[in-house]
Amino acid sequence: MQEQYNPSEIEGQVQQHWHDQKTFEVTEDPNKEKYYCLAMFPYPSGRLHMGHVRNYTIGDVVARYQRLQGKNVLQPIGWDSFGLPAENAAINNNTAPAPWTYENIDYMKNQLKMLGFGYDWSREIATCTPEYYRWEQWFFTKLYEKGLVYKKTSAVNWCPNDQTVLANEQVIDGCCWRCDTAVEQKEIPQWFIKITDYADELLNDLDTLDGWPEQVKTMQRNWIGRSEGIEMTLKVADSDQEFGIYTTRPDTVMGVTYVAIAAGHPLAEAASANNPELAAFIEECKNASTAEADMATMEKKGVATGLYAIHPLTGDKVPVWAANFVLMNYGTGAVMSVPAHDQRDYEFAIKYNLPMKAVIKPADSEVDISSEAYTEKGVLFNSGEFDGLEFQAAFDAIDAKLTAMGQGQRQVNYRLRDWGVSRQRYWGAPIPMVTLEDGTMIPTPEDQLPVILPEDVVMDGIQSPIKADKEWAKTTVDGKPALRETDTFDTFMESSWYYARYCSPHADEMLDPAKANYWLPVDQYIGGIEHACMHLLYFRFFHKLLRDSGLVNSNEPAKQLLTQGMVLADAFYYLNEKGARVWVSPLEVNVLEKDDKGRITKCEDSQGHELVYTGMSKMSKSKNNGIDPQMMVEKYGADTVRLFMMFAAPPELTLEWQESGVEGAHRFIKRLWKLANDHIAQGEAPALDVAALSNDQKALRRELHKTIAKVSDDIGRRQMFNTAVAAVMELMNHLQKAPCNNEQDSALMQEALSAVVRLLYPIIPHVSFALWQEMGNSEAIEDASWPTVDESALVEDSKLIVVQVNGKLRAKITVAADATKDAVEALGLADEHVVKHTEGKTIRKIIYVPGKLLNIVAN
RNA sequence: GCCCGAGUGGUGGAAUCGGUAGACACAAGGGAUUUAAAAUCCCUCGCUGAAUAAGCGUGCCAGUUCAAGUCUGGCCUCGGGUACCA
Repeated sequence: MQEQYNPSEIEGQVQQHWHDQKTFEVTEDPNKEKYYCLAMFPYPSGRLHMGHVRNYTIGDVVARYQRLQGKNVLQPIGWDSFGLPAENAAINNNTAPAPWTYENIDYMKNQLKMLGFGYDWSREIATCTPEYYRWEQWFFTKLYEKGLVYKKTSAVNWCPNDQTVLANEQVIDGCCWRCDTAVEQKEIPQWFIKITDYADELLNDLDTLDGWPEQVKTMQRNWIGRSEGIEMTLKVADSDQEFGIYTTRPDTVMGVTYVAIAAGHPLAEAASANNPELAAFIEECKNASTAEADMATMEKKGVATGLYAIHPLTGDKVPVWAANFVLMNYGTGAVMSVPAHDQRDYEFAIKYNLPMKAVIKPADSEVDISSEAYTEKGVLFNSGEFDGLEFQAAFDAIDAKLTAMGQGQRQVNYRLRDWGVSRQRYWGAPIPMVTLEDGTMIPTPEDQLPVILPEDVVMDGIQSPIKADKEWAKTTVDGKPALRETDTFDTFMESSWYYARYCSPHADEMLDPAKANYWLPVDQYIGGIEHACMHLLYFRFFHKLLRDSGLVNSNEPAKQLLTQGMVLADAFYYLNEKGARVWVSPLEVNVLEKDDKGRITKCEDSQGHELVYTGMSKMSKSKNNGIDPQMMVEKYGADTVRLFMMFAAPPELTLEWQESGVEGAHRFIKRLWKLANDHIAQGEAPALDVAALSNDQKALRRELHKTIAKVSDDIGRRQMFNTAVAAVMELMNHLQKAPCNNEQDSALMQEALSAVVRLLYPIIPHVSFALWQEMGNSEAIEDASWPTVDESALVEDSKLIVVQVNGKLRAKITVAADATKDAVEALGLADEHVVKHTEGKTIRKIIYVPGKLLNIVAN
């Protein structure tokens, strides 16, 4: 055994062993419990970043832990390889998206291997290959046949200068990021999948996901946004037209003083014919952003249409306004306005001098709407026959009345909207639809699938090559000419079912149901919290679609979910001669001065620019504070990088990258190596004789078994890898101080090191692999089993009791483990510090938490 | 704006079911070893305080409780999402 810890040598050898032995290639084994561990697959952006390393280290820790639990563990990896960045990179580098993507995959694959993740590489997939997306296209045509797909017009961001569609990300302050032209909204026909048909199931099944964070389930519930309300029909005064509105607050309907409709509403369009002000307003609204955040924060504006609606209950005429905060695509495109009881309506009413009518008041006081709307639920007044009713009673009574009049009905609504899957971009899976000569649209016939995306293309920087090349769309169906759809799928399509494809990655069908049902559902899914609503909802939706097509037999794709936090690093800049900030990589910073607390007060870069330290922020290109994982692996080894990642923060919190912390992790591994080396050098350890242990040896063995219990719980149940590492560090501090004077000392050390190596294996697998071998085990550590707790070693004969007086800590006493309450009380009351604080006072109460705490209440 | 989180020493964090606030590290300071340095080892380390006394202390303000970092209400700051970044 080498005396010095040499990570590069060990890691190379161990990785070669895994590769040669195909250690992580797995097949279905009905005799073993399966465990499917999946981390969200990466977009092949070029190089691995620390966020990837964190994501995949967590996955690898879980997978290796479960393997030592004796399970048949599947841990696959692949590439989410369609997407916008490839198009931008291709344009910038004068290449095509495909070669750029494949080069990145090659590079990043090596980086993943260097970090020692235990993937079954035989299952690797890339979503941009026809072998993958052909099944997505096939499935889409099946969904179409089932009536779950439809086409409708929907708005996109349109740059009139470039004549192209822009992603939200490509719109900066309302302008095109390339040419700075003001962006317009353009309505174009697009394909949608009816996710709203599954809204109720997606909502209700959240209750079955016990292994998902409450936070994510809450976000999904709010995103789906089920509401119960009433859809009313309003008649337009002096006309035979009518229109619908939906409200969740029918109790406030007597307080309606105006109605707001979308600028794009047919009534507004019609009314604008002889109303230039309204026509101008409608024109203005056409180009406003439809992003929810913009909608909610923009200035609320409106124009009276000149129309009036008849209030269905009072018969009053209320004005109809066109407003920019009502969207034609959502709901009915019209809302009732109750300024007294809705803050947005309140502000709008004040701005345009519209009347208010309060109709709800608190149960026990008057209502005050002089400064803001009263939006709580309360008791009705000013509401005629409904006066005195509370929310639910009013809801029911008003519903009954409107229903009887034929002007309303109860309705459940969802905030969730159908999934628009059309993208007007090139680097995606072509949507498998064709338009026949007579204009009808049909799915691409199965024998023409896949519709292959040509990879050898020239990007002009503006238009998709398959749109620019007019020949590409031309095809034939049943011998007659037809045109292919040139839009491609939203990339969320590929990431919605890759987890299922991994189960039978080479199947000549979408998936092999027998294999899929062996592995699915995923036991542990790991990814960023930013995916809480969109990806994770599409992922759940797709699983239900697969189930309803008979391809899988479970209801949900993943049992457990872990959402990991971001990785931050120090950021530094200096101002150049133009006053612009030049961000300097933290690796190039020399710290010149620290204050007495160790905080950076003066630093410079390698060229001598004095730098401003801005603290920690998300690793990003714009702040030049990304730390290259490969560089860190070359400097310290993969095990050190992995150990620091797991130790520095719990997985769900943000993690601050600090190189001094990395050095600390490296020191710890060196200490472990030395301790093992010293022990092995002493030769084979004798057998442990538990009965022959001294009290000190028993105490040390108790620490060992407590640590095994804690680490097992921390990794297996709590997923708090940081405290698992801390517990092993604590044990190591004891072990380093342990004597080695006799046979039992040596036997105990053997037991301890054998456990420590396995406890750390999930996190630092290379060094654990090597030490396990050095300690004389003939089997590889991957085939070893997780250490077990010897309950008898945990027994203690005395306990530490914390004694408080009035809730404040005053003493700590040691009592026999079987001491009675009375005995503990007597000892506690007799303690000199306790006496000092109870003297002259009357003892009112004594609370005893057995084996833990005594609180004496006295005054 | 709305939805969801987070906020604890100089720093990252721990405290798992309401029961010792600061485990484990990092940084800093002191010491040992060394010709010297690196490496390694030992000690100190929330604030005030001479103190091992005492008081204060988990973003802010209230509240519940014998007991609150933890529960409740109201704020503040930062982060994620907001449907075409993935």
